[in-house]
Amino acid sequence: MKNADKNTVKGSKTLADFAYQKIRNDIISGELEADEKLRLSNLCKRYEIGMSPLREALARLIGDALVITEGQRGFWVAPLSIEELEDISRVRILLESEALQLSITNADDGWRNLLTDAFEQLTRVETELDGRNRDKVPEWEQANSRFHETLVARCGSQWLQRMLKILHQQAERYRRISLVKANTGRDLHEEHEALYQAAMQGNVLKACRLLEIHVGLTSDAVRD
Amino acid sequence: MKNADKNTVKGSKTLADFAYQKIRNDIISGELEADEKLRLSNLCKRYEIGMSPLREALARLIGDALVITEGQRGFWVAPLSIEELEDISRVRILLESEALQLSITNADDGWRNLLTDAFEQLTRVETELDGRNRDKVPEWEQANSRFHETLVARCGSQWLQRMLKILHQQAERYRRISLVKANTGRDLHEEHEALYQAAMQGNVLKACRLLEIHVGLTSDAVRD
DNA sequence: CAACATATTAATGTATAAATTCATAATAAT
DNA sequence: ATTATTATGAATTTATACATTAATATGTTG
Repeated sequence: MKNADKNTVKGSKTLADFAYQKIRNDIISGELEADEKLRLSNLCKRYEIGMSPLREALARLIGDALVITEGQRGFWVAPLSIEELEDISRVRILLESEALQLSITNADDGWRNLLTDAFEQLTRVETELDGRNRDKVPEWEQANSRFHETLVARCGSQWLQRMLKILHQQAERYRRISLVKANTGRDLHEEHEALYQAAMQGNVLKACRLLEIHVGLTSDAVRD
Repeated sequence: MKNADKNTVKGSKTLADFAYQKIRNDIISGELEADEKLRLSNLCKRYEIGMSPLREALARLIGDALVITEGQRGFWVAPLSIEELEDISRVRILLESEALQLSITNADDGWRNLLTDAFEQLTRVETELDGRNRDKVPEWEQANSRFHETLVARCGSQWLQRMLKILHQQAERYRRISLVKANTGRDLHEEHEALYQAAMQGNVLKACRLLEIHVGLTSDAVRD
C-alpha cells in the first residue's frame, strides 16, 4: 500500500516528499484555505502519513512561504492579502522581465521548439476552457506554469528561476480566485499568444512589455 | 539544561528552531564545509538534539538552499561554485538596486537614523578589523548584514527583503572565503561609506551604481 | 465578574523499529 | 589471474509509536 500511494505523486522518493507535494498542491489550489489552522492529527489522517514526515513537509512549506508557524502554537496556511499580491506582482515583473530578456537573447532552436510545444498545449487547454469547464482548471494551471517556465528557461540563471518558481506558486493562489470568480471579459489566450509571438521573433522589448501587462492584469483582476 | 541551551540562540522557541539557526550559522561560517555530508547521528550529538527537530531544521535549510537532499541517501551542505556566485551576485544586484531605489525614495528621518546607527556600528567594527583580528569576523558579518538590511528597509516590499535575505546568506558563504584568504588591497569601509553618503543624500543613481560595484567586487575577489 | 486552579487538547521531542543504501567479500566467468 | 557480478552485513536514513511539554479551554472560588 505504501509504495502504491507514494507513486501517486511522481518523483516522490520519501513520504515526507510525497506529503510536501500533496499539501503544496492543496494550498495552491485553495483546498486548504488561507489562514486555515493546520491541525497535525487531522493532516495525518487526511494524507495517511505519520507525524515525522508531516512535520518535515510543513517545515519545507515554511520555506516556500505557503505555511506559517508560531512558537509552539502550531501551523497555519499563509494568509492572502491584496497588498501582498501587489508586492508579489511587482517583484515578479522585475525578475521575470530580466529572465525573459536573457532567455530571448540566448534563444536557440531547441528552446523555440520547447516553447512552441508549451504554447500549443496551453492553446489546446485554453480553447477547451472557454466553455467554462471548471474541472479543467488544474490542467490549465499546469500548462500555464509550463509556458511561463519555458519562457525563461534559457535565462542562464538558476537563481532567477528558483525565485520565479516561488513567486509563481504564490501568484497561483490568487489567480485561482480571479478565475473562479469574475471572468472580466479578459482574453487570456490572446495575451499568451502575443507573448509567444514576441518571444519567437526575438523582440525583447515587446515581450517584456507584454509580460508586464499580463502580470499586472492578473493583479488587477483579483482586486475586484 | 534544555531551557538553558535553547536560550543560547535568541528567540528560538523550539528545539527545531534552535537547531535551524545553529546549523545555518555553521554552514554560512564554513564550520560545516561545502559538499560535506551531514550524518544525522553526528549532528544529533553535536547539537544535542533528537532526530525529529534535526530533520525539521534540515528541511527548512533546504528551503534556504543551504542544504540539499537526494532521495533516501541523506543530506549534504549545498556546494559552492564560482558560476553560482556570479549568478547570485547578478540577481542580488538586480533586486538590491530596486530595493535601494525604493528605500531612498521613501526615506524619512526614522530611516536615516537607523541607517546612521548601522553605519556607525559597522565603522567601529571595520576599523578594528583593519588590524586583522580574525575572531572579529562574525561580528563584522553581523554589522555588515545589518547595514545592508537597513539600506533596503524602507523599500516597502516584504518579498524583496525576503529574497535579499536569502541571497545575502548565500553570498556570505563566499565572502568568508575572500575575507580569510586574499585581502586584495580593497578598502571595504570606503565602499560602505560612499554608499552611506549617497543614500543619506538621496542620490539614487549614485547609490545604485556604488552598490553594483560593491557587490561586483566581492564576486571578483572570490574568483582569485 | 475576575482570577486562579484544573482538565483537556495539541504540539514537541525521544526512543525504537523498519526500510534502504553503501561497502565489502565471495563466487563465477572470461 | 583478473574482472564482473552477486550476495551478505553494516551503516544510515526514514517512519512510527510513545512520552513530554506547552497552550487553551473549562470550571470553581473569592
